[in-house]
Amino acid sequence: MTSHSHSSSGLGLKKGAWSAHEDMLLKNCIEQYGEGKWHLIPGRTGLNRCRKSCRLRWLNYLRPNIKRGDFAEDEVDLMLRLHKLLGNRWSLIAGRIPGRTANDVKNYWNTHIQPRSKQQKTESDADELLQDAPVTIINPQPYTMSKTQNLSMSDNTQIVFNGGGNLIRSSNEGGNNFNVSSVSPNVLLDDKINKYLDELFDDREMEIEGDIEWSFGESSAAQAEALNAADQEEDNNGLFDFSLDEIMWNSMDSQQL
DNA sequence: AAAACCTCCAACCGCCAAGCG
DNA sequence: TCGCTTGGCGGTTGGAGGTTT
Repeated sequence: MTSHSHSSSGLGLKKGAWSAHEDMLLKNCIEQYGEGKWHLIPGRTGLNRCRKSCRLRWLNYLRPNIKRGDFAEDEVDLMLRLHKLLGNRWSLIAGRIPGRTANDVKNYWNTHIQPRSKQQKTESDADELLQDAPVTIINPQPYTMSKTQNLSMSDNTQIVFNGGGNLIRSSNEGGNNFNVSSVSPNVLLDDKINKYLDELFDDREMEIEGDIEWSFGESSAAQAEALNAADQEEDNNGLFDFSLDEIMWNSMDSQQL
């Protein structure tokens, strides 16, 4: 153990499972003072716990509206899609699955999804999982949409990040414009991602269900140009016909399961 | 019945970034 | 600019409970 400020080792602070009494003290404190100011919690409650332990207990267990029990089919489906988009960014993923915490999502992924994909990979060089549902983890790295980009999305939309960091899009039927030409490395901006995901998964989730695929591959500039040209012929009444000006994507490393 | 093994999840660890003086 | 504190995150682990032998 290092001398990190949050460390409880060597300070006589309690570790391990929380008792019902401790839960009650923490809950009462947060109901009275609100979330945040975690460093004040031990003093206010008398709990012999470090601030981080208090925060974690609240966020993962005591917070209202936390859903417990098995993940429903639609939750797993949503998790898979979000993981394709965001990679192991559990807090972002959890933020899109009501009632689930980042820890829940991470645990579920590590105990259910990941072993399955590993097993399938072992059993078949062709990796059947990837064929059935193209799994591409887009690990966020800084990317920035250009100022002129306009993103909208239709059914049967395929979004492709090429090896050079360019984001292009293909659509095989009439839909909505998605004139994304390029992205370039820049700054993390999660709230922009959340804004996009709000549109993507909340407002029109039914339209996307089963139709959107994320893939990663090499795409030439010509291909991107062709796709953009095709977009010009499509109408503009997009499901996601909002500007993504200034949207900055986190890193987009590609990593297959 | 009990030992061995397995599963899963709550909690911890270590790191990072933001804020502040 | 620097160092410290704090909040937050993802990775990892310990152990309780369930299952198998």
